[in-house]
Amino acid sequence: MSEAVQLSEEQRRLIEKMGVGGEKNGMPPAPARIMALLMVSPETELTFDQVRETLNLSKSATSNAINMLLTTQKIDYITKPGDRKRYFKNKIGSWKEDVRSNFQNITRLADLFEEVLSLRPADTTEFNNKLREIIAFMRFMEEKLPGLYRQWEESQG
Amino acid sequence: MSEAVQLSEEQRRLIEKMGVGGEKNGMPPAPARIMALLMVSPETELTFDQVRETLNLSKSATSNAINMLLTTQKIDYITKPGDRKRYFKNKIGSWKEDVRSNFQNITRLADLFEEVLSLRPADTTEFNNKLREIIAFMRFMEEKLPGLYRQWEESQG
DNA sequence: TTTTTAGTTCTCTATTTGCAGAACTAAAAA
DNA sequence: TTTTTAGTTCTGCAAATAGAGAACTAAAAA
Repeated sequence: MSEAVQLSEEQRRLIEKMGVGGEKNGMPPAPARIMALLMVSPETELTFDQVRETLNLSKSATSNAINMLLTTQKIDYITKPGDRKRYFKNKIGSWKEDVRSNFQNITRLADLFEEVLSLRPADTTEFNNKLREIIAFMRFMEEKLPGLYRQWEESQG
Repeated sequence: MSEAVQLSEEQRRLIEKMGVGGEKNGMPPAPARIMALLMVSPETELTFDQVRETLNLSKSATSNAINMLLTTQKIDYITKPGDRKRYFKNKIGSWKEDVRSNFQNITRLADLFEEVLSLRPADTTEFNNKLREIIAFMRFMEEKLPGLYRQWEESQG
């Protein structure tokens, strides 16, 4: 019998939409849809077969996708006493981490740009100055963000 | 005769490194390397053939990559009187835009999450509350960033 | 002990991507 | 007018991606 989760048309559309969003962030289709399913599904903890049948994936696709989401810490699972199945769930908390680590990318980019600057001839003044300005802007953002985070944590008291 | 730009080993390595960085942000290899070349090259304005020969690309790859960078506003070109060639240059200013539009992604994600929340049953309280908290965090960042930008512009006089 | 469960791993295929090379084009130069 | 320049577009291939389906496995249940 079918293990598939019952979903409305609207819920299915939203899963697709989030799936596409995930793909745009470099996630392969199947993992992206599983992530989305684990957000949208009324039941928040789903078994392998529930995931598989709801999304019409093959066992291999399901297995590979779930394992990739587990190793990249995007999902997690729980077990229930006397039940061999794993119940997979979205690590929603990881989204806040994602936002922060997304901000962290600025640092990496600024570092790269400084490397570029160090290898540039001094005589392309205009270009170099624009480059310096952008680096300064990135460093500024980098410096101010921790303060914002703190402000948020405090407002949550 | 060769039009290739002379580059040190170090400069070539940096171009590859930036190229890989670009690929990780969803840019195809050739455009990513052209972007990088136009940052690292001592000459900041390069012709079609200089790009082509420096990066060992085919004409078609060069043409397609350049046009995609032009339409996505990542590069720009100038011309010189009595010279039919176009001289392509990195729109370095666009990097600041990139940083900002990167922040803008939060908004899109928050919107999506609100859509999710609206379709969720009320009884998964813990999940819904975590979701609400993340949305609130994103909205908070969204709200505070413009102030930071203003602060930066002001500090630049 | 055999069977079922909850997956994993292997093989194969369809699709997509990224590029090369060649043919082509429109404007300028000779 | 013919040739050159500065590309563009078309054809085709090679590699990478993504997933189906079947064979396999280890632990638990019967």
